[in-house]
Formats: sequence, structure tokens, C-alpha cells
Amino acid sequence: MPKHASIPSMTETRFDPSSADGRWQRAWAQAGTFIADSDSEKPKSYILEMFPYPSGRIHMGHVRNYTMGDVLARYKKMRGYEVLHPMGWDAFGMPAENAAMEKKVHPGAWTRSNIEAMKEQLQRIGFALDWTREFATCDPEYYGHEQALFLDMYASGLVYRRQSEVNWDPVDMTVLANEQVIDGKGWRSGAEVEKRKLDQWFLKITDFADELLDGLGELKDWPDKVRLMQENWIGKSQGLEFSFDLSNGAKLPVYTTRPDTIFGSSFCAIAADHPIAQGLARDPAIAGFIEECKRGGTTAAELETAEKLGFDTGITAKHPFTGAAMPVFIANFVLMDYGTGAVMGVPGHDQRDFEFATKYALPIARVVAADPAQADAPMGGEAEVGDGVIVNSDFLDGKSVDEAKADVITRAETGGWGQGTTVWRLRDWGISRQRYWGTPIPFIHCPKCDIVPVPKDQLPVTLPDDVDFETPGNPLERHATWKHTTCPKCGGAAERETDTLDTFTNSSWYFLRFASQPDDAPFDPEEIAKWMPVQHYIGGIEHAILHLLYARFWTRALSHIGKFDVKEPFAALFTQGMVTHETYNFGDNNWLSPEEVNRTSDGATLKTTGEAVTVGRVVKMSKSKKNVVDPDNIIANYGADAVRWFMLSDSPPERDLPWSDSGIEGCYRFVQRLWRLFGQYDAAASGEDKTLARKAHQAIVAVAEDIEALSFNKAVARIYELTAAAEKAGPSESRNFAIRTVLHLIGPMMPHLAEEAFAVMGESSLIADAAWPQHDPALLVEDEVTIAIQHKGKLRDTITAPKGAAKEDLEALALASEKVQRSLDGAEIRKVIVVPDRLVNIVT
RNA sequence: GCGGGUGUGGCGGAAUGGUAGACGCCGGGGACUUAAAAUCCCCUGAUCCUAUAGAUCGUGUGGGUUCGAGUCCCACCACCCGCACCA
Repeated sequence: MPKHASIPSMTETRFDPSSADGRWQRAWAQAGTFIADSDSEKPKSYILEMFPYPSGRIHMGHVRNYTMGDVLARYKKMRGYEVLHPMGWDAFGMPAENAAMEKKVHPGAWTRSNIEAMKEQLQRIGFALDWTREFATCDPEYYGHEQALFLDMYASGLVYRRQSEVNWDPVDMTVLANEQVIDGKGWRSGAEVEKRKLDQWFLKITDFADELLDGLGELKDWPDKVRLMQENWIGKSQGLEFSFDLSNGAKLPVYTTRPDTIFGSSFCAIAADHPIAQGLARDPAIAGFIEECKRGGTTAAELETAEKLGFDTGITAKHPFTGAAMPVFIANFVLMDYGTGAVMGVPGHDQRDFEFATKYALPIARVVAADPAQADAPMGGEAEVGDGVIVNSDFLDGKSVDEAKADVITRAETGGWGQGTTVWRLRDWGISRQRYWGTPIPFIHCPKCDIVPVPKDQLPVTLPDDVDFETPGNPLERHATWKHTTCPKCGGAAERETDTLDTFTNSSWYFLRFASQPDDAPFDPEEIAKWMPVQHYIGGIEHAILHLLYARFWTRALSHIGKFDVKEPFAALFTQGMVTHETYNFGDNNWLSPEEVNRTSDGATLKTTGEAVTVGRVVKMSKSKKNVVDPDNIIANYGADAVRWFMLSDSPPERDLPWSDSGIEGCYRFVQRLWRLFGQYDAAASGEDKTLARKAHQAIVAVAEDIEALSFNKAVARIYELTAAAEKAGPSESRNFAIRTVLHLIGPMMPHLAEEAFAVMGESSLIADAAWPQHDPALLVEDEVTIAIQHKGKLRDTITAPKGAAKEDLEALALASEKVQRSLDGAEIRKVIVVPDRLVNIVT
């Protein structure tokens, strides 16, 4: 293609994001471009990114997350869908209370001002959001409906209250989540955490364990990783529950997944907090041992190295088949809250039992072997947990592991001493939090009537505003008047529940409220039916288990009690990677921010003194490592489109994206390069450029495929290629088509630039409302292809041949090549493999 | 310990079993300019070489299947993530 002299462009000026960004953001807002119309006849598409916690400022992780969703939303709109792409705020939670304590601001005021600031930031990036549906979970309208849903669940038996052990921080006077306990101490107060039994509210997620597990199978468009994590979390296991008769006359129920190894059992072990152990605690030695078990650390490293410890109770258990008397130990490795809190020890075929038996010199018998001849083979230095054939086990001898399992379960059931059982790792969801900044749990404690739900017409139970955080503990608990009320049943004096709901509750149904927000109900089932399930849900992998499991549970629970007919909330899930940045280190652990450092290709120096700075690993942007880049500064310098383009370029979206200054500069250069190209659109040009036209049509298809696969990095590469081809081409109608194609293809990615250029070309409509360009199928196929010719497995030459050329012709062309002949050097040709339109491989 | 993932130039990464390194960044050279910025053009995996040509090597390591392997199979190594004494 001859290089042509530069055409005087329509605009010699540069694209100026500082004026264009705002202009088009206002234009979209005024036109209501992104307001979802649920009455539309178009097919519906609900695109959702995990809503943010209003911590104060938008960070690069948000920008990446929302840019991906935005491209999908805008693309779907161009493809003729009615798109719902909402945004809101996960606004309850501890940081607001911490801010209240530290900065003496009300959590509500702090949260509201953060929301205002972050909303403005999001708007500056030009996201195609339907702001008419915005809400914050701390709005009484929102949490009031949540209270109503909670009461509905209560009425259906999905909510209950029981005593439960919690981590109690005696200084802050509050319950701590497990992840807030660091080395046995409260993360804020540093105080030794106590175990306390408190009355707590629970949601019966375990009722749905089977459904939640089976449902994973239908989630074909979820990452395998997330499905596996949930599967493991739910932790279904099948086995036998049966009881040993104890020498003291009591019965000891145990649970095992390996009933096939029952003849190898040589002891029983119970948890330190097992009722039998507790009953023996009058003995000071036993009480001491129980205390020792409780002190055991819970960190990974401690568990890894923790020695198996036991205390022989002196009680014996009678083996159900052999009648042998086996010692019963209290053991530190048995958990009270799994199974029955007691196990039968089979040292030969369980590693923990093996270690324990070794330490306490208990018999280690082989009951599974590779084949019956190996029945007397000595055990090695560890338990054999693999498959095999049962040996040394009376009537089980010769059976496979699976056959033996079934046999023992059948005998236990017919003999009436045991039962095949399913045990789950999943626990019921404790949702009580002794905190202020959450949804008040809508119950009243009446001295006469016990626990009474707040009548629905009295909802929402709102939070009082006049609270102080000067003293530790729950402000609702010590508020002068708030908790005092009357019993809805008997009218007598009563107290409100002062616990609030876990904030994960708020995010368990927000997607339903986005889809439909009537005043008098949490949602309208008809609207839910129109929009749900979410077609693309995008967010961080850190929510793989809790949030996503709870949201699935709420959807199923609400569906179960007849609210609507949706089983799974998120048809497809995408977990995006983090935004990372180099770290800079000066001296010992003096982290430096990128602004303090001069980075060149061969190192980094301190801006102030020029001293050398150590360039550290590329890790997730975090305040502690100071490797944070603020999106605001970047947008101010380069505009929204360059940042959006950066977020989509280079790294595949599921992987981490390393931020770099040179990268964003490259993106900005490309924005300007496109602007110049758009300026070269020449309405007067005529003539055909088939090569370029073909490239444009191919790009239309390829970019669409890439966006639908969320392979934004590949879509970006294709746009670069088409851009380069259009730049090099001389004026023609085809070139105009190519330029307009580029403009449409970048519409979802760089919307401000696209709108501006569209307008400069004289269009009065918005590119956001435009249709995705049509492609001509005839132009997708090349009429000439490049054929690779290999000899001895290596490329020797390439030839150009008409598409669809006959095998014989290709072979002849290949052999006619001078380079091929030189490589062949007269050798005898044994075989020629011809792959049509691809290659010819000559075997000698 | 269990489960999962990843490994390709200086960097981020492309590649239905069929031309490895598309595209971007970095780097080098040049044009334009009084100069700079901006922009444009060319080069850019390594080694050898008789150097516009050609050869060899090259996708974590070692094997295998195949006319042909980054891609499939087996074994191993490294790093990352999740869960964790779950009976």
C-alpha cells in the first residue's frame, strides 16, 4: 500500500479529555442513555459488578472492575439489548465505626460523604450506569425491606437463636470475627480474646447445603476454581454414624467415613469439649489437659507442627464386631463441632490416628492391602490411605473398600446400632453482630412473651442517630431510650434486640433491589422475572466463598418461601485480577510511594537526593506498601479513556495487571493517534481498498467475539492492528468504512473519544445509542492464504496460494520452491502432508 | 497435608496439534525541527556466520505420542492462591 501524503485533518488540535469527558458525561445523563427500561421489548441483559464499600476513595481495583463491566454493558446495548447496569453502596460495616472512634464523626455522616465523593469519581470515569437505581444499604428504606425479608425467613423456620461460642474482646466489649483475632488477641485492642457463650441469631444455610452443592453443577459459566472452593467449603462427606458401648454404661456416638476399616480400630478419641470429657473434668488432671487443648494455637504453622496429644480416660469402648475393649482418649486433634465430636481411631489408615497411636504405643493393624497376599505386609512409617482390598477383617476380607463400606453400613442399619449418614462441613450462618452500624435485627424481647418479631407495619426499625463511640461496646445496648419499647403481643414493657445483622446480609440480596425497587416491598416478582439472573457478575476472587455463597443461599431461600422463581442469582461469574505495582524500598522497610521515586529502565532513585532505591516485587496496590496510584490524578492528567484503555490492555482480565507510567502514557498516545485518524475521515474519498475493507470486517467479528469472551486484551490488540492498517492506507471509501469501524469498536472502551469524534464527523446521535457495525460474511474469508512449507519439521519457506487450492497444487508449489529444493538436497521424499490453506510438510 | 492455578523475549502477553513471540511497553537508529516536545519511519529472542543470504538453538526440567508439540500424555521442579487436625 503506497504511503500517502498526510491529509489535512478536520481538526489539527489534540483531543482534550478535560473538556470532552465532562461534555459527554453530561450528554448521556441528560438523554438518560443508560436508564434501564424494564418495559422495553428488547431482550434484557443485567450486567453487575460487585458494589463497593464506601471507604473514601475509588482505587484502581474498582476502576478495573467497573471498566470491564462497563465495556460489557455498552457492548450489549450496541447489540440491541436493554441493559441494566446499576450501582450502589455496601454501606454498613466496621470501618465507619472505626472512623467514628478515631475521627469523632458519626458513621452515617462519614459514610454519606464518602459515597458522595466516590460517586463523583465514578462519574468522571464515564461509566454507563443507571444512577436512578442507586441506593446505599444503610438507607432505612433498604434495610427496612431487609428486616421484612428476615422476618419472612423467620416465619418459614429459616431463622433461629441459640447459644454459641464467640470470640469476645473484653476491652472493646464486642464479638470478633475469626479473621479479627490475631495470635489470640483482638486486632484493635490487642487484648487476649476470650471464648464466650452468647445467644446468637442464625440462618439455616445448612438446610440448603445439598441444593447449594448441586446447584454448582449448573453454573457452567462460573470459574471452576470458585465452584471447587464452594464445594470444599460446603464439604459433603458420607459415612457411618454408630455408637460404642462404653465400660461406664454410656454410649459413645462416633462418625466415620471409613466404616470399611472398622476392624483396624484400636482406640477411640473424643474432643476436649465433648460432654464425656466435660463430665470427667472433676479430675484435676483431666481438667488440666482440657485447658491445655484449648490453649493450642490456631495458626497454620502451629497446626502443622502441633503434636497429637491425648489423655487416657480409663474408660473402654466395646468393638461392635470383635467385642474387644479399646481405650477412650481425650485428644487435642478431635473437633467438637464436626461429626459427633468423637472418632474411632484406625491408625493403619488415617495419618492423624497413626501419629497418635505411635506416640501412645497403640496397636497399628493393617486392614487394607494392595492385594490379599499382602495381608501381613508390615506398615510403613505412615498411614496407608489409598484404595485396595480389605484384609484381616473377618467377613469383609477380599471386598473392595467401597463394597466393605456398603456392607458395614447395611449391617449397622439392620443390626440397629448405626446408620449411614451425610455430614457437612458447612455450619449455620451466625448473623448477630454486637455493633451499631448495621441492620437492626427486628425482634423484641418480652419478659412475658419471650421473643416477638416486630410487626411488619412497624418496620423499618431504624438506628438512632444520637450515639456515642467514646465508650467501648455496642452503642445500641447502652443507648438511653432506643431499646426500650413495648411488646407488640402483650403491650408490656420490653426491650429491642440490640444486635445488628452481619453486613454480608446486606450484599446477599442487593442485586434483587437493583432489578426492582417498589416502595412497599423489597422487590416486585414480575420485575425480578424480567431481569434475573444477572447475566455477568464481575468482582474479586476474595468473595469466592462467603459473599457468593450467602447470595446464592438468600436467592434460594427467598425462592423457597415463594418470593419468586429464581434459583441462582448469577448466571456467569467473572473474577478479575488485581491491579499491582512495583514496590520501592529505601533503607530498612521504608516503603516509598511511586511519586517519591524516579524510575528509569535501569533502576530507581530517590527524587529528593538521587540516592539509589531498591525496586521490590510487583504486588497488589496497598497503603502499607505505598505502591498506590490514585485514579483521580491519572484521570486529571490523561483523561478517562486512557485509563479505561489501560485497564483493558495487555493483561488477561483474570490475571493481575501491573500498573506502569509508561503504560498509561502509551494509552494516552493511542487516544491521540485515534483522534488524528478520525480526523482523516474524508467524506469525499472514493474507491475500494479490498484488503482494508476485509480487515475491518474481520475486526468487527473478532472484537465482538473477544468482548463476549471477556478477552479484552485481545480485542485491544485487534483494534491496534486495524488502526495501523487504516493509518497506512490511502483515502478510499473502504478507508472511511475502516475509520468508522474503529470508532464503533472503541465505543464501549473509550466512549468519550468516540462520542467526540462521532460529533466532529457531523453525526447528531450518540455512539452509545449506535448499533454494533454489521459485517459482510463474504469479506471475512481471504482469497489468498500464506502456506508454510516444512521440511524435517522446520519452516523452510512460505508461499502464497489461492484459498482452497487443491492438495496436489500446493504440493507442486511447495516442491517448486528454491529454498525447499536446497533443503531437500536431493533426498528421497517419503511422504508429503498437506493441510489445506495451512501448510505442506515434506518428510524425507 | 489436601485442593487448585501458573510457568513463552528485558517486561505485560498472543498463538482451533500446523509459520512461536500477534499487540503493547522498554530499548536502539533515523526523519522533521534553530532546538525541544509532539509526530512519523526502520530495527529489536539468542548464538554462529563467508552477514540484504544462510544455519543452529529456543515456550520451567526430563521423557513420550505425532509427519509436526507452547498446545496432548507421563514424571519432576519452581512460584502463587484457597482450605486446613473435617474423622
